[in-house]
Amino acid sequence: MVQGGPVAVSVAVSTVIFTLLEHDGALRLHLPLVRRTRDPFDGAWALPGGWIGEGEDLSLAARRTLAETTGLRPSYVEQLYTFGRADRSPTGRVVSVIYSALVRSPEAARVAEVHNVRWVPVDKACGLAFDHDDVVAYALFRLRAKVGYAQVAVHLLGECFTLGQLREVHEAVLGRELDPANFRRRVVASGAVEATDEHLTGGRHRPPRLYRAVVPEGAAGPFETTEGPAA
Amino acid sequence: MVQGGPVAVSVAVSTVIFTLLEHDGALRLHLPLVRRTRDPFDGAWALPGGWIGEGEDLSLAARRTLAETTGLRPSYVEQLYTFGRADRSPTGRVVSVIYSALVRSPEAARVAEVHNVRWVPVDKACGLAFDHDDVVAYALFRLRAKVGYAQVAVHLLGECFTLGQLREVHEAVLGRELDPANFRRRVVASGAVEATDEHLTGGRHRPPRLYRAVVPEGAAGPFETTEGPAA
DNA sequence: TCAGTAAGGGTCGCGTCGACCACAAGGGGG
DNA sequence: CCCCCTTGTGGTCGACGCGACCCTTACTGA
Repeated sequence: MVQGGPVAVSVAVSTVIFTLLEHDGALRLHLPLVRRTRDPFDGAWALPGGWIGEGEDLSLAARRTLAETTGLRPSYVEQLYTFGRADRSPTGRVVSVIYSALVRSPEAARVAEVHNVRWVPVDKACGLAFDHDDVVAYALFRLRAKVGYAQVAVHLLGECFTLGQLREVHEAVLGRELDPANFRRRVVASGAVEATDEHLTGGRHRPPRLYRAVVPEGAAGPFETTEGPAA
Repeated sequence: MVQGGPVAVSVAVSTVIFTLLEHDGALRLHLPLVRRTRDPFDGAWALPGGWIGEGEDLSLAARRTLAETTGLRPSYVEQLYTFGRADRSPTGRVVSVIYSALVRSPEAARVAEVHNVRWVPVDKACGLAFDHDDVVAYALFRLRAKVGYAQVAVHLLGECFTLGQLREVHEAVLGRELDPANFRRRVVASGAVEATDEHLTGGRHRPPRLYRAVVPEGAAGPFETTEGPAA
């Protein structure tokens, strides 16, 4: 029953941000990394993040540090996991609350190569500072699982999109091709998108209908992953 | 680009522990609460927990504080969520990493009414200290979701059990009845249990076969929720 | 005018799962 | 001792989801 008091701990927030960028002619998942300018791991690439502020909620800290280090404003943010191994930082005890975020492609291109930030394809993101390799692997694993049962991919596109574009997003995330007809039926039946009256013209083929994402209620806090408490 | 240094934060670990106890003649989910003996919320009921120790991993801190406050040694522990609202504690900034745990019924009975601990049916656990009401609701929500796709319920039973007992557990967690035959097929097909040669005798009816849980590999770290990284 | 390609709709078959039925196997009350 | 009750265990059937595959539609560019 010995209870020591609280020990000195620094709480950091880092974010794994996914977006879609063209690479070798195909859309591929990328994430932004920032080069560290101080020890530990000076010069290494790391996930964007920073210390939480006095009187600042965790999710707000995630958005703020993201804006400060990369200038990005994500369209979707979700808490992922808290990493707290005692030896994960050589300069004292640090507990990192990791958030996962999605950024629309136009927003991502806006801040392409500034701010000491580099966009890296997910499969090239290794050798990072701290335990960030593990963090990225877990975030990718969770994102892939989530596109299977939740309509999160719409946050990687702009306001209006064709179902072909949405299918491209799913294919880039999952790393495999999907049947266009089956994909269409699944997505439309899920109610996550609604058809508009407009069609995308200017393409070389039959003009596809434009769709819009259906916002599924407010979503913050621990229940953000689904509809909320069952009871 | 203003970056302040780390602010003074206390990191606590709390655990939502579920177990099955008889209540009104039926098995129902219970969780242990401890009465607080200091401010803030002196006298109120709260989840067991405590401060993380110097050089102590988060999951170890969860198990240690659990043992110190309740004497329980859970058979399953999983990180749930990190609560960090700036105003969640009136006495300074506290970030709470919440773990969710399952305890086998015999182990739970062993420490029934000692240590200033009270077992409470999940639906009676409200009016708790801090934001623990929200924490309990979210943990229950996640547990219910998880029994649907993962075989976690075996951690609430002893080593050997009948499929009828396992079905009772699922029914208590989900709060609804399940078809015995369909349940049997689903569980057996999942490979999560293996049949033994023994049968449970002494009952009033046909003696049911005893089963044993199949341990699905080592499971620690962020990948504990599933089989591991996809790639 | 025609070829080429993507949009979008239809059908079929398989696997999963819940509802429901049938039989097995033990104890207790007549 | 027999019947019945209860629970364990297995079988069948139909609804549903989803992937594989084919077809038509509609537009562009040669």
